[in-house]
Amino acid sequence: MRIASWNVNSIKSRLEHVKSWLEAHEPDVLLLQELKGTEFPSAAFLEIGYQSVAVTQKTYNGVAILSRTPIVTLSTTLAGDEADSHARYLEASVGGIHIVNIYLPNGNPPGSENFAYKLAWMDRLQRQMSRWAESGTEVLIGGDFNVIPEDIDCHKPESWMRDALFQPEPRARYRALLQLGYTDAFRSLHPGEAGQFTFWDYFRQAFEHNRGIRIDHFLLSPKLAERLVSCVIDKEPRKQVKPSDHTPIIVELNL
DNA sequence: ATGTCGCCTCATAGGCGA
Repeated sequence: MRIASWNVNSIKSRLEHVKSWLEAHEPDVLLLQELKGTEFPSAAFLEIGYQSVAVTQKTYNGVAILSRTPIVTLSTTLAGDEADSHARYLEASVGGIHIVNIYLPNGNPPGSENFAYKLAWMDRLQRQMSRWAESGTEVLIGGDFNVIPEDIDCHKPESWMRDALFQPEPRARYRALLQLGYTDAFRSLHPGEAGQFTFWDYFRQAFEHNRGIRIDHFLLSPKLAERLVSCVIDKEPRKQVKPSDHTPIIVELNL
C-alpha cells in the first residue's frame, strides 16, 4: 500500500497539479493539507478514480483524504478542545488501515497566541497518540507537522532559529511522539541523510538552492513500522509552474 | 526586515497567514 501526503497551498490553485500527479503515480491514498477554501472538487477526483473526504473551512487550513477504495471517516476533530474549530484533522479507516491526516498549526511568531495554540495542539495530539499506543491501535499519522525535527532537517539552522517550526518546545514535543513508540518513516530509512526537504520558501530561489526544511512526515505505530518498505520525497512537483511550496512524500507499506 | 504566494474584502490595493 502506498500512501502519499502533500500540502498543496490551495486546492483550487493546484487542482491540475494534483490530478496529473495522481494519474502519474497512482498511490492508494493521498493526504492533502492547506486546501484553503470551503469548496472541495470531489467530482474532479472521482472522474480519475479517487473517492474523497474533506474537512474544510473558509480561507484557511483544510485537510482531505483521497483513496481508490472506500474511506470510512472516524473523526474530523482532534480530541481535547471542543472550542477548536480549525479544519486540521481527519481520521479514517482505508483498506483496513487506520490513517490520520494532520495539518499541525504553524505557530509563528514564537511566543505569540499562535505559538501557544500550536503547543496545545501538539499536547492534544500526544495524548491521542498515547491512547492509541496504550490500546495497541496500529495507526499511521501523516501530514504537515510544521516541525523541523533535527538540525539535519534544514539547510542552515541559523536561518530558522527565530522560526516557530524550529523552536525547542515543538521539537521536544515531536521527539515525545517518537518516544511513545512511533517511527519517523523517512528518517528511519534515511538516517543521517542531509538535504532532504519537503518545503522550500517561494522567495529568494530557495528551491533552486535547496534551501528547505523537512516538515511533512509519516509516523508509524510499531507493527506498521515493521511493514515499512520505502519512504521517498518526490521533488518533481516543486519544479513545475505555479507549484505549491511543499512537495509530496510517499510511504510504502507491505501489508 | 526582507523575500513570494493565495485568500479575502469596507475589492482592483492592502492585510493576513504561511
